[in-house]
Amino acid sequence: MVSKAPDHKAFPDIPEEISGLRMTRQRQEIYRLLIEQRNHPTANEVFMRAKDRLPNISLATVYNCLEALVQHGIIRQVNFERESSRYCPNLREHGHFHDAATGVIHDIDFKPGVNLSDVLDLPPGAVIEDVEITLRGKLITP
Amino acid sequence: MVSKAPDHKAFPDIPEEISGLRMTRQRQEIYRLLIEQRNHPTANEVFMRAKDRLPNISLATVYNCLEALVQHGIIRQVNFERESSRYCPNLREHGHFHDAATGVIHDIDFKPGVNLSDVLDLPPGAVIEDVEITLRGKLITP
DNA sequence: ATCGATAATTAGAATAATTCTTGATTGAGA
DNA sequence: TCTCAATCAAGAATTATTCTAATTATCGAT
Repeated sequence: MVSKAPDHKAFPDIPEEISGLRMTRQRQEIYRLLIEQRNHPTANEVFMRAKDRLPNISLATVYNCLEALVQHGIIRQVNFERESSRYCPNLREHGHFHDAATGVIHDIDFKPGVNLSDVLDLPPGAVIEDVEITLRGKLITP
Repeated sequence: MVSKAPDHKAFPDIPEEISGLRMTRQRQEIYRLLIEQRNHPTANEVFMRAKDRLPNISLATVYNCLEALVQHGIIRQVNFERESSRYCPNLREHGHFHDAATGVIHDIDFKPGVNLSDVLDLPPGAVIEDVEITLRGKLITP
């Protein structure tokens, strides 16, 4: 046999290995679940959802998997104030808007062509490695 | 007596009462200490500094005071990832740059005339009540 | 396929920041 | 001065997260 590609895969859209991370069953499920329902769940919410398909998964594993996915740049960790961390598979550079009335979190894109240094008075020599923009407010429906 | 102003005050720059908050000895000290040394201390760091002048102060009181000051808009609470909250008496709208190499936190002002909605693709009807911008990176000295 | 090494998972204990509880103290106004 | 509500202090409780140790799964080489 020359080809090593499997005939079928449990999750065709998720590569076996992403960015050097071994995609175990647990990591796959967690990643898939984040992709399918993009509502920025906490680790505990991920844990509860994951149990549908992996009844024996532990919360520690959920934390481990989420951390591994974050470390490898596959998902992002999002923090609001001191609340539990939330997780987000959207890798575009974006911010978050937290609707205080509903609790819903919206991804906020940057307008095209915007450069941080046009907007912020950065100290000379600053090399930005990570940007976090979070807004809190409400959505008025007219 | 017509005037109720005292002859002298322990801390002339700090009013007896700010924004409806009674400025007790503990709150005064904590506020003063934040003003004097603007390096974004954690509650515990505030606690340790506060003990110089108030040897009997408790950590719970530090948390209470910080919360009271935050609630009344006298200081701001700043969060980096999941680290301990830090506190900042700078009330200008500003962001923070966290120098990963030194741990130092710099206040970052917005360039004049910048409007959030020029930069971010906000959902229609969004009313922003609070903005948090935190950058992580390093400062290159040429 | 099997073996051995390595990495991942699990369950539960441990940690750390923060909040809560309770009782004592203080201070402003009557 | 007296009263009442606000504040403070000490320690217990809570909660999200991390750590530990033992078990299990996976990969590459035989």
